Amino acid sequence: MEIKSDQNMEQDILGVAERLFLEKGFVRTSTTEIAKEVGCNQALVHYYFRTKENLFNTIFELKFKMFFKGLFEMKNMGELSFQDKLKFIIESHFEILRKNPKIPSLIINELSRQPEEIDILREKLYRLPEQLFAELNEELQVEIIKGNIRNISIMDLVFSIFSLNMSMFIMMPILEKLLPLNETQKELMIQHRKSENVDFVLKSLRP
Amino acid sequence: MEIKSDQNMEQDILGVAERLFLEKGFVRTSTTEIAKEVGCNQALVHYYFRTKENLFNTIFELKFKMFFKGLFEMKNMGELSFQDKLKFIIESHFEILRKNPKIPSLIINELSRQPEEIDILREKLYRLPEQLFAELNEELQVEIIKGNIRNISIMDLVFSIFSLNMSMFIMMPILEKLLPLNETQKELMIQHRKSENVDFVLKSLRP
DNA sequence: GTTGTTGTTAATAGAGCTATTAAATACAAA
DNA sequence: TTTGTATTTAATAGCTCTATTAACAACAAC
Repeated sequence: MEIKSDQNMEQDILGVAERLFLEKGFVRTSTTEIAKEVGCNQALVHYYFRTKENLFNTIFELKFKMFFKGLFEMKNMGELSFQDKLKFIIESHFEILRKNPKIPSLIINELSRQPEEIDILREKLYRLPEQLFAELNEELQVEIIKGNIRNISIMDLVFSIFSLNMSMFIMMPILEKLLPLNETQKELMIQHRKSENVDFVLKSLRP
Repeated sequence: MEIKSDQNMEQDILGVAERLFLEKGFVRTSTTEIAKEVGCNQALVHYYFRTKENLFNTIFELKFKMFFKGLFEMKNMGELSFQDKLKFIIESHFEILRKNPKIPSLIINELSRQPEEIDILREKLYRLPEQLFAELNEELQVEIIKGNIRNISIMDLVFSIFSLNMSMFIMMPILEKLLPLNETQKELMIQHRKSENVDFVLKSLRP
């Protein structure tokens, strides 16, 4: 039961819905349950969002954009060496996942239920990464020619980074149940894997 | 609509249920739908398995055991160098995932709904990997001391391999929709990532 | 105070799902 | 052929969920 924040019921519904959708997915979350946790009538959920699908999509698109925006938004790293830039990118990516650990599962699970959403995704994913990757790729090619980095395609590099980082958070819920971890242990483990991933990638790129 | 294989209705139900559960998960698959696809009365599903939960668990445990058995079952690799063994392990793991591409998602998604199943998982995962990892770890330590491999813990190594391989298949459904791939392209991509993963890991392990 | 708008609720229609039951059918054994 | 058991079906109880509707409350504007 949420503490009614008294300000804006619509926002409260969005907040509770987000939490529940992330926790249990679309099908296993009912508007009845959302209303109960918000502390309002179930019809109110439909008053503001008409359908459950609408409510979900509102949240999904919001989270989705936020997630990918963070993912591909590069702060200025002009001064850094290529290795340090990579380190920075891997760590940033890792941190975005840490802040949104449930988003990847949400996307993986719910996208199959949402064929229309694919178009939004496609649009987002075509433009953003292309420009980032183009920039990164140029530098990568330079480093390869200079002999500082072994030959690897930008796509393989990015895919591997993404894989290593994402898996950590996809598997975390299982790990937590499997070998009960307290918060400190969990934190340590995450911290460790973060640096391990940086290490793993950079070591692999040596010529 | 399945072609009634006429032999064993129970097996038919299991087969269809497996396909649907893997495709859409527990909640979004109904016994009504299973029956319709099998071509039998819905009550028959309950006659054989009493509850949908029962049916699901039967399949889940079967798939689960099969999956992890394959994962940790090492053929004799006595002759091979450590590098070749690793290559073999990574490729075997990759192939098991290729044959069961939906199992990881199933486990990730449905385990949260099934707290009791955790115990089975824990039991399975405590014993099997320990002995495999022990063996592998010994060899790893030898190689590290010999200076053939950089210092890395067996857990980090295994986790990284698992991450790289699993991500491929978790992300495949999205990739397929995102950039429509025909079968050949998909096959090429998978094949490429398989060798890339081997490469990525082995390169990273250099001292 | 009346009116109009917005927010909120109770009630409920309508649909789908799981599980059960009682009856029908198939079929092997006696 | 009869009998008993296993398989299969139709029907339905009971539940939960989504979405709608009509009524009610709050409150600002006039």
